Order: sequence, then structure tokens, then C-alpha cells
Amino acid sequence: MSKVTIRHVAAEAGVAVKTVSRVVNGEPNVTRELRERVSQAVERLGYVPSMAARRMGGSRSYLLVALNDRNNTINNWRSGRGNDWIDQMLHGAMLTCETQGYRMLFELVDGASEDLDRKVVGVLSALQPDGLILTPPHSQNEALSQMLVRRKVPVVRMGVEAHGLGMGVYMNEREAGAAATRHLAALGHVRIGFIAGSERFAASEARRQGYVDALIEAGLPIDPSLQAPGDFTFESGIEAANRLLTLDERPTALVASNDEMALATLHCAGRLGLCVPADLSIVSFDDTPGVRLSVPALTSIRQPISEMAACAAELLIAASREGQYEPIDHQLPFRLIVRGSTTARS
Amino acid sequence: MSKVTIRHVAAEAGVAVKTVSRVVNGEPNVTRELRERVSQAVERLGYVPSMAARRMGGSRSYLLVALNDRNNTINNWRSGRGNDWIDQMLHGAMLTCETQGYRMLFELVDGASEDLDRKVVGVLSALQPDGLILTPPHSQNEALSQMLVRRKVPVVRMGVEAHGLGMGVYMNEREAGAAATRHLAALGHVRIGFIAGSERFAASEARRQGYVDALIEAGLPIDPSLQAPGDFTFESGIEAANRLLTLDERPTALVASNDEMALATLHCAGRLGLCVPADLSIVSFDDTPGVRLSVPALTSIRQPISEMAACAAELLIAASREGQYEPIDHQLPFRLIVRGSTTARS
DNA sequence: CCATTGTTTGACAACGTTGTCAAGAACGGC
DNA sequence: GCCGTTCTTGACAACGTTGTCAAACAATGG
Repeated sequence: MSKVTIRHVAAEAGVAVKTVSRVVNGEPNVTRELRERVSQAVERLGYVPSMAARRMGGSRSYLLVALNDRNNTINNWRSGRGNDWIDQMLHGAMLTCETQGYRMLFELVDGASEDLDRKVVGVLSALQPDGLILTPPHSQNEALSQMLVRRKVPVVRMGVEAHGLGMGVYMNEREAGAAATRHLAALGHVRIGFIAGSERFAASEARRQGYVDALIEAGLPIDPSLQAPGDFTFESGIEAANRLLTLDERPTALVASNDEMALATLHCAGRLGLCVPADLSIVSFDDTPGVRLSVPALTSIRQPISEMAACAAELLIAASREGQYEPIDHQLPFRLIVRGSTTARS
Repeated sequence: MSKVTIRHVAAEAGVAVKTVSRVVNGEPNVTRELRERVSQAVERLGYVPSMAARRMGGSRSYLLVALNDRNNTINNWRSGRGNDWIDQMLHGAMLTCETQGYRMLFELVDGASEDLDRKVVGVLSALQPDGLILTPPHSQNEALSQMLVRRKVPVVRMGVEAHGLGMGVYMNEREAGAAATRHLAALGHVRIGFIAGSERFAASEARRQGYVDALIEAGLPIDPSLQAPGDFTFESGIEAANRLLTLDERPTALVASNDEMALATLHCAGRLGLCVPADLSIVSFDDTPGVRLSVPALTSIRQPISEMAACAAELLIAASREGQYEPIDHQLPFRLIVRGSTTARS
């Protein structure tokens, strides 16, 4: 009924406390017989080591922290948008953590705040995690990353190339932008529009560059009037789509830098009496759940968020185990998922 | 550069360690002068108490755990659906936790697993949280709740009436089902269909009962053929909508037990050449982000998930502070949000 | 058979905080 | 002015685990 500690197990197995610790942590130099005896005692008593005590005694905390931007979540939520990052990260990273006996804690921190460093240091000293995952836009914050590296906290930066400042786990945004555009060019589209993402995120510009790359590659002209600014919101998508679709020579295809703006485009096309995909093909970015339920379902670039998170957790756990790590970047593959919103130019 | 502990603060302020503890925790019986001196030292050194050490020394852990069902998340995610609960809970509960100096950790546990109790006890002994939040369907598990209450863990059960077994935080599902139906009846609809939710969730039946209540109240006949089963998935929504919309006397309005099935209905109506809302009005449940971006946007019952989570966190923190709690239920109001998918019967 | 090396085990301190208790100071009532 | 409270402060143990170190023992090589 009451708490069972390592001492209870030691008594039950008739060994020293330290021996139990060794068995539980899979340390070497324990005879098969004792290992067995202790394991059975652990099983019988249902012993699970206390995270807090482990942190106190040892050098590891068995805890990873994911730092999310508050504005990127709360505001989105307030305006009726979900944050798919959090949800998918949760699954990707948690499965990995669980199998390795680690836990993952999410923190919301305002990236724009003046005392960001102070806040983060506060989190560090309160939780003393074995590693930190930065999600965009925090992951782009070089000053923050430097501070963390100086403090010797293993850090993974999601969605960016870290170039040695921590570890980076990302997909090739530029190539993805190109792939989306190439798909449309291959379908015979010539006037291909682009709705850009918020400049707060480095991926936005990379995606746009990929779009340009593919146009050049296909021998198509670069028409600046076919590029509209956006900030990832539905409203900005409406505005951008309106602008592009009411051009005299309107594009027959569009690449939207995220799903929400793509849905806005769909909405807008409907109002203008344009049929998707007959009159307008749309490719979106991120492949969040919503785009599979729209009519028609959207062709989309799937960002491997869950896999990226799992990779990040693995890297941090390994770093924590070995007490050191190499600041290497890891690129994960994206996928173009073709659905009903794209078709050959009529 | 290195970690700053309570001892450093004590030295800086020239007081005993315990006095710093008292000031930091806002305990009474410290003279204004000392309180000031210590506060300044804390500020100067940027001291933040270690969560782990607090758990070790004291009786509180400053940690809450939210127990989510793995099947309700992973599988949803695999099939392309997000879990809005997690996202919204995160915000609702985290804000509350942060202002009170608590942290919130999410755990995914398989509710169907045989050794559920064992798993949960494992979480309890590893983390020793000050409170536990159960989300559906865990919150409906009476055996689990009983076990937790026996172990004296303050527990909040989300989405159900706890009837004294822990605390309950929920909305009136039956009344919500009635409100959705009433809205349609008031618009002049007579043949109103209903797509039920999964029987795994108690809310499903409550919503259906509310639907029946409102029909009776409006003096409309109860036609069993207008009720179709569903399990909250898009596919089941397609099937149910197909069945209802191809009836000889087809309904002019539908209540779907969640957003996903409502979107499926929208999809299905389009295929059958029915215009929403002219030919078919739709009310959905949950008001997740997707339904505001669909065409037309769906009229929906908004479930106050975020508020419920905030309430749950508050209750648990209060319980942890006072060392005890009253197992009282808390009902939060839902809202019917009218959008473009409902209109008067033509 | 001894010296050397390696393996297995356990005793003990340390981690950073809070709970407990006691000592001294301040206060109030007679 | 004396005694009983109450308020303020600090010394110290305790929480459950791991790191360190040393002892006992086994294996190896000469």
C-alpha cells in the first residue's frame, strides 16, 4: 500500500541497496544469480525508482524538456487553430522516451519576451533536464542556442540546420518547395502561384526559394506578381488567394506554404466560382489532419514532425547516456502526398 | 555559471537556509526586513528551487500528471486525425500551472491494457505527482478511479460526473445534445437525423438522449430510422450519412456527435448533390479548429476543454496546498456556436 | 605459492529541499 | 516586574537514489 523504495527491494532480495541500483540500471559486474534475485524482488514488490530521487542522487534526471513558443500555440488556439506540432511531437517523442525510461515535459515560453533567457534558465534550474528540444521559432534563436550550448545542455533544434550549434533535426524545406512546384509543372501548369509563409519562420523563405528553383528548372518565367505574402493564418490566405485569383492572367495552380492558407485558397476559389482541381490545382504544406477531410482532399507535402521528434528524443537520450554528444545535423525525408486537389492543366 | 542553490541564497542574504525556504514559499512569520533581504538575494542570483529536491524534502512535488489514452491519440494520429484534447488541455492546464509554480506532465497509457493499474501505479511511484487528471475514456474507469482514491491521490475526472469518486469536471452532454436539436427544431426542421458516437464514451449516449429529449419537447416523432450509429471516425460518418441521406424521406437536418463525422456528412452531402445548408442543415459537436475552415463553416457545440482543464488544474493545486479536498463535481457551460451550416427549412 | 589484476559487493556520503523542533525575542496581562 | 504566550529564526534530520571508494574474493601469470 505505501511507497516501495529501493531499500525495501534490497531487504527483500537480501542484498545491498547499491546492488539493487546496479541491477535496475543495467550496470555490469553483477552475477547472474544476484541479478535474478533482485529482478524477482523488484517484480514482486512492483518497485519503480523515484524520478526525483534519481535526479538528486545521480547525474541524470531522466527528463527531457520540449520548449514550445507560447505565441505559436496559445494565439493559434484562441483564433481557432490547433497546433499540430505539439500533438504530433507528443506522440513521436513520447514513444521513444517511454521505451527508454525517460519522460518528456512540454514548456510554453514566449519567444518574443525580453527575459527569454531568464525564463529558460529558470526552467533549466527547476527541472534540470537531460536535454532540451527547441521547436520553431525558438530553434532559430541563435543567441538562445548559444546560451544553452555554453551551459552544456544537450540541445536539439527542430526544423533548422544547427551547423554545429547544438544538433539539428529538419527536413529539406527548399527541396520540398521545389517538389511541390515540380509536381505542378509536370502536370503542365505554366502559371504557378505561390503564397508565402510568415517571415518569422526561416522555412518560409526556403520554401519560396525551392518554388523559384523548380520554376527555373522547368524553364518557366519568374513572375513576381504570382507571389503573394502570407503569415500562415487563414485570413492572410484569403487575402493572398484573392489577390492571385483575380489577376488578369490568373494562375492555374497554387502552392500554399501551409495547410491553413491552402484551405483558405480552397474557400476563396469556391467563392470565385472556380472548381478545384479542374480550374485550379492546389498543393499545400504540412499535411495536417484537416486537409484530408476537406473537399477535395489536398495534395500536400508531409512534414515528418513525429519522426523528427522521435529522432530528437533519441539523440538527447543517447547524449545523456554517454555524457557527451557530437553536434551533428540530421535531415529527414519529406513526402509529397498526392490527393484530389491537383490535376493536369485543362 | 554553475547551479545556484538555496544555500547560496542563504549565504548571500546572511540568513539560515530555512528562512530562504520560508520566503520562497510565502510562509508566514518572517519579518518584512528579512523577507526583503532574501527576495533581493533570490533576484540577484536568479535562484529557482529544484523541483526534484522539493519533492525529496517536502511533501509536495509541484507536479500534476494528465493521463491520456494511448488509443485515443496514437491511433487517431495514425489515421490522420489530431487529438484536440491534448492540444487544448495543454493550454488550459498549463497556464494555470505556470502561474502557481506547478508543472504538468502528459502520460499516454493504454486504457485497454490488462495491467493498466500496474502501469498507473508505476507512473505514480516514479513521478509522485500532487494530482492526476483523467481524460476520457480513462475518466470513466470506475475501478481505476477507485484505486487512485484509495491511494489518496487527488484526482479529477474529465468529462464525467464523479459522484464523489474523485472530482468531476464536465459539461452537460445531454443538455448539449438537446440544445443542438432544439436549434434545428426552432428553424422549422421536422425530420432531424442523428449520428451517434462511439459507445466507448459515455458522452455519446448522453448526447443521443438529449437529442430525443428535444424532439419530445418539440412534439416531433421519434423515428429510430433517423438515428445512425457511428464511432467518431470520418469513415463511420460517411457510412452513417449515406444511410440517412438516401432514405426515402430524407432528413432536412442532422446532428453529428463530433466534428469529424459532421465533416464526413458535409462530404457525403456534396456527393449526393445536396447543398448545405439549403438542402441540409448540420450541427456538429466539439467545435475543433477544422470546422471553422470548412465550406460552409459548421454550426457546432463548443466543448470548453481548455476551461475544463484549467479548472481541473486549479482544483488539484488547491487540494495539494490544503492537503485534502472535497470530492465535488463541477459543471462548465457549453456554447452553441451558430455558423453557416444551419438555416431554416425551405 | 606469491604478486598482480580484475570482478563482485557493500558502506557511506552527497544531492537540495522541507518538516520538526527548540531556543530566544517580543509581547501582553496581571 | 513577572510569567505565559506568540512570533521569529535557525540547527538538524530526513527524503530515495547514485557516485565513490574500499574490501573481499576470484582469476591470471610467473
